[in-house]
This record gives sequence, C-alpha cells and structure tokens, in this order.
Amino acid sequence: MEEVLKEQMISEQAVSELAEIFKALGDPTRLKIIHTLLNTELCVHDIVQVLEMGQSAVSHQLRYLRNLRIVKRRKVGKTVYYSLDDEHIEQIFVQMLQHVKHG
Amino acid sequence: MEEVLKEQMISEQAVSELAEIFKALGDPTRLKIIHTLLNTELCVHDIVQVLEMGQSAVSHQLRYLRNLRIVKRRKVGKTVYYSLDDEHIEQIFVQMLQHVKHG
DNA sequence: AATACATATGAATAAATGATCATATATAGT
DNA sequence: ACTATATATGATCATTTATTCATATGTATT
Repeated sequence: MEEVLKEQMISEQAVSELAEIFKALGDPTRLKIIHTLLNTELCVHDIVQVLEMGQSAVSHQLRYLRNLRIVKRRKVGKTVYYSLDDEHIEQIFVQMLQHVKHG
Repeated sequence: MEEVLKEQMISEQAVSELAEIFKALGDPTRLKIIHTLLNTELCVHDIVQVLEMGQSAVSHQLRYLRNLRIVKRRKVGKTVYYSLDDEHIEQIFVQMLQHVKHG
C-alpha cells in the first residue's frame, strides 16, 4: 500500500516550486500589490499611496515578487513602473478571490 | 489617480482570507499531504509513511489543514482517515502543479 | 485491567519572515 | 555642482512558523 503511494510521490523539486509560488501569494501585502496591479501598470509611489504603507516595505515586496517573476518592471526616467508578469498566477489570484467572495 | 485606485481597494477581510488559504498551500509538508490525498482517503499512519516524516509533525499539519476545511476526517475505530474537503482548492492545486511541471 | 496501537496535543526551540530605520543609488531640474 | 525626487537596499527586531520531544487521549485486544 505505502509502496505504491510512495512511487506516486511528487518530486521535491515540484513541491518546492509550488510552495514558493503559494508562499508568495500567502501574504496580505503582496496580495494587495497584485490586486492593485490587475489590469494596470503603476509606479512604486502610486502603489505606496494605495496600500498606505511605507515605501521601503513596498519596495521589498516588489523585489520579492519580481524575483519570482510574478511582476516585472519598466523604468522611465527616475520612476519605475510595475506590472504583472505571470498570466497564470493572475488567473489563480482572480479565481481564488471569487472563491473567497462567494461560496 | 490614487483616489480612484483606493476606492477599488480589496477589502481587508478578503485579503486576509486569501492570504490564509495561500499560506496554507505555501508549505512543502502541507502540499505533500494534499498531493497524497488527491483521489484517496488515507489514515495518518499511511500519510506518515509516504511523507517519511514524524507522526507528530504530520498530525499538526493535518490539524492546520482541517481548521481551514481543506481536509476533513472520518474516524473508524482507532484510526482516522483524512481526505480533501475543498474541491476548489484541490482544483487550484492541480492547476498550479501543471503550471510548475510544464512552462 | 493491562497492554498495544493510533492519533492528538502542549511546550520548547530554531529558523524564516515582514516591517522599519537609516542610508544608498539613480535621475532630473536649477 | 546642488537639490529634490524616486526607488532600492542592508541591518535590525519582533513575530510567526514548523518540527521535535514528551506525553496525553482514545480504542481495541487479550
């Protein structure tokens, strides 16, 4: 019984990657950033205004999300515009949001 | 600009719930448990065998998942069988797994 | 009732995490 | 060159988290 199941074990690599992505989504600040960037591109300053948080905290989280390629950035002069960079994650975010809102 | 965006702000309640669910999925052990329970019902002992982890650690995580109604349990004598209890989360797990496996 | 087995639980500990502070870097305007 | 603005970064600190250990609870068997 256990033998059969063990063979079907998910690879450590796969779990790690999965966990990494879900962990990224498992924080209120990062979720707010993602939500704010749905359908829009915004500079750090604007994100800070919307979230009403410190610039540093937001910047740190943006880097976190960028490392996972969940967001990408575009520099124009001294301002940096962030936008979502992973349609699939975007899709799962929206899906889960529906899940939470209704049933 | 910021005014308009702030109005579209996601509610604190919604973010909290979202974060709670994603956080639950953001841990390797819990992901392995969920994966193991896909399409099956298993007792704690078997899960412990498959994950090759301490019984206590598994039990703690099962409680965690149960509190969020991600898994449910069924008692038969002295053994307790666990199974998945949220189709939507199950669906998102599978979706994300595909995402990670392929592109 | 005594023992064995299955699961749960509380406390303790080490590691990870997120915000903040201070400061650095980069670009623009004067 | 100087100043202002936008963003990034490193260190620190408090909190959270996951595992382990020891032990408790619950059930079956003899």
